[in-house]
Amino acid sequence: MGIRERKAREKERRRQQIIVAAKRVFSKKGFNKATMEDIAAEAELSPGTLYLYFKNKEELYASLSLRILQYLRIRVEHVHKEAGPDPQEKLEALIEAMYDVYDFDPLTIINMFHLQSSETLKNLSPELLEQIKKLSRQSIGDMARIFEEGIEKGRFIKAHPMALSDILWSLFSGVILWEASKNAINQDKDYLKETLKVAFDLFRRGVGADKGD
Amino acid sequence: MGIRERKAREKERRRQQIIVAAKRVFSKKGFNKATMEDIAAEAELSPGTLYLYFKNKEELYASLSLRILQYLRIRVEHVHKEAGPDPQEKLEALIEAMYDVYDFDPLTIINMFHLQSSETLKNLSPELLEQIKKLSRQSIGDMARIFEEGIEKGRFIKAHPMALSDILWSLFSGVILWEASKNAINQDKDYLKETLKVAFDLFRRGVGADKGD
Amino acid sequence: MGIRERKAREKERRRQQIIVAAKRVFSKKGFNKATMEDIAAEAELSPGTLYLYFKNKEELYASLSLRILQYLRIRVEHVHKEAGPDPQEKLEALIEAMYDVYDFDPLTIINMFHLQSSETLKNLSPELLEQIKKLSRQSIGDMARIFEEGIEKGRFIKAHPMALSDILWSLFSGVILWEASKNAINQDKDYLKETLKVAFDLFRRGVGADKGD
Amino acid sequence: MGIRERKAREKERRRQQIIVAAKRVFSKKGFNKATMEDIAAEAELSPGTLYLYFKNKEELYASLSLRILQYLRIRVEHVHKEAGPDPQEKLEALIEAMYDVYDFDPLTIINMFHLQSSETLKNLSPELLEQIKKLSRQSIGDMARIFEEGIEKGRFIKAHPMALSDILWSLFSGVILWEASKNAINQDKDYLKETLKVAFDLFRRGVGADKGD
DNA sequence: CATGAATGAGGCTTCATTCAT
DNA sequence: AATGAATGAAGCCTCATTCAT
Repeated sequence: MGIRERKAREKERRRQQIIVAAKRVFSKKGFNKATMEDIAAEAELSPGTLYLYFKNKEELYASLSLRILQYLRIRVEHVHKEAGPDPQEKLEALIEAMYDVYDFDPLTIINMFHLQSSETLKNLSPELLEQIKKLSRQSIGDMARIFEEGIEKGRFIKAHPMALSDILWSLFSGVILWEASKNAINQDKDYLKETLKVAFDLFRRGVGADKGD
Repeated sequence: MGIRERKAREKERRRQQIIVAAKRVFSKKGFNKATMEDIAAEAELSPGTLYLYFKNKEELYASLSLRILQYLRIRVEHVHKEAGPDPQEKLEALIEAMYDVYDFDPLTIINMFHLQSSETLKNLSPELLEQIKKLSRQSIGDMARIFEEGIEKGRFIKAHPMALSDILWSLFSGVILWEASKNAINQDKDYLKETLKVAFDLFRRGVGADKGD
Repeated sequence: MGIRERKAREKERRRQQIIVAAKRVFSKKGFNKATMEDIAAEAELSPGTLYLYFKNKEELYASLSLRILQYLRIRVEHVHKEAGPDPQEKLEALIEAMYDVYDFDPLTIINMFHLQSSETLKNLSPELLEQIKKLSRQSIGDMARIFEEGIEKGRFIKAHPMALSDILWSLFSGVILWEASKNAINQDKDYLKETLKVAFDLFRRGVGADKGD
Repeated sequence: MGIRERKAREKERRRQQIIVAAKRVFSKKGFNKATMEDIAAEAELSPGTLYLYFKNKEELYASLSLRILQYLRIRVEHVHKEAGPDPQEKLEALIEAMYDVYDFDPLTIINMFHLQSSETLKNLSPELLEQIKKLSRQSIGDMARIFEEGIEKGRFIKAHPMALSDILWSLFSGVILWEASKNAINQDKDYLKETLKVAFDLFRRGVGADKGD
């Protein structure tokens, strides 16, 4: 009775094998210049095999983001539901979660933001697109509720909670993309972590209601 | 004796004609799905003609950003040099400039951020890349100097000025891309302007040194 | 355990199939007017398939010559090493070899001479060019050594052996091209074989040391 | 009454200017890689102008050969008609003419042989093709008549006179093409003149009737 | 399931040629 | 006569995808 499970596990392993390869290749060459053959070679599989696991190139590309969105979703939900009652603390936990999301898979997260800002999004299968939208909505939604609480408690400035979560997310993705872009051109030192820290500091200060108010 | 000038003007007009068409097509279809033939048709020219004005598809794409970067550069320089001595006022002027940059050409600015976060950047001709880098560097550099002054005068938090300008830029581009991405999927109301406003408010608050300090 | 061999054999068969088709098309239309699609159609394959076997059009063109150069190389080497000690006999064998080389593949040999006298040569991949150069050098070198022996034995005129082999080869290719060119314009009788015979007779007489000397 | 002549002379000058440019460009790049724009640039004219003087690219290419064929034709005719009665002397004069033809315009002569051995020949306008054929026929014909005389006088071997002139011509073109091809690949010393000398020596010996006969 | 050879649509680009000025 | 910008046909080649083994 373990045989079916083993099959399933092996199938999942193969999927991961492809995902890992795709991640590397897409990160190095970008969506267009990366070929399915490149990815197959990196995964030590034949091109045909990729199509047993992914409907086409775009879905494979999008699939990379899925795991990270799931991870994000779990972390954010956890912060929302389980962290203490203090909004500031929750914001800290949220920021902590974002660092972890980045460290979880730096290559993929850049891929994901590229996807976000790309025509590819428009060409996904409805199912996959729905999954992505759902996960995004949930994460952003939970983030918004955290801000909502903070606003109600007078700890955060009075702004639309959804706007705040969009802004936190935009800041996060904006900094990552901009630093990645700078690194792509110059091979300077990578200032990402430093810049992110300042960015989050700034966000914290910016979102916090003035003490005297 | 005006004949040479007229020729030059016509040549420039033709270039603009192509740029306008390219802008539309790239915005609608994205870099990959847009074909040179699409663009030629939109410009009511033959495909071959495009190559009299642009070396290839990627350079045409990148050229779109150039005008906007120049506009940005001028505006930022102006703020840096000519605005009054008050750092906060300069920041206001800077934010004002960014709104104007966006309004100057919304389609193109999204293109530009896509380009920024794209493999295409690596395939440009050295000259064009150099132009883009130079304009970016100048704008970001001037922004950094504005922050520097503010920090010296104790009006802004003590952070690396370059980091602050990177963050302002990242916030700007991050919000625009994220909202564009949301609009691409849902055809909801466009919250860009509102969100940008909150984002800049937040930035202002975040970057300002506390009154009590 | 025969499966890999069969694959290899089939792959080689496919290559030959393409070569045969290319030979026909190039001979009929010449390098420029022949299109890869023509060749694919002649080979009853799709255009893309050609590129699985040949890097590009020029390499396919050049590949045609390779087999014939190999054949030439083997024949000349054989004459050089194995034919009797008599220089005159060796020259006969050499001339015999040249006739055979021509008969081995008349279409291709004309292709080969066109290639030789063409800009195409400069655009080949270094590896292929090296192969061609090597085979040519070996054949011409062996021919030169045959002449060298004859000169040492006082049977051939005192001339630079390399010059003699260049001349024999030039005479051979010159006559073939010239006759082919005449045939291309007029559709007269084909005098190639007769002319070649006279040419070789003349060469034999010309290269032979005078009896009385 | 000189104005029309001056016009005509200027027109002819312009033609020559183009021919000179075309010669250089074709020699450097070969027929296919050379573009009309290259040639126009080399001639310091605009592309459109070329078409005022030559119907198309192929005719321009072929025109290069025309002048040299005319020169050849004149020289050969002169040898045929005016040189002394001695066949050997006439052969000398013929060989001398060939050297001169080569020196007259080395670049063009290689062009001409490329043309001879090329698909281009098949695509010329009937008129131009007819001119080329006529000039070739006349030259080769006159050469054949020289050999004929020599044979009748018992000074040359008994062979078909036309074959002999074809062979002399083939030898000449074969050596030139082969040496050019060698030079194109290696940048060795150019052995053309030395090899040609040996080739003609050999021809002389080969064609001469044995003294003892 | 895996393979990988084959497909073939379609894109980018070139360039000979034309024509309004 | 000269220009040179514009044309547009057509070629080479790539590569996502399929399918017989």
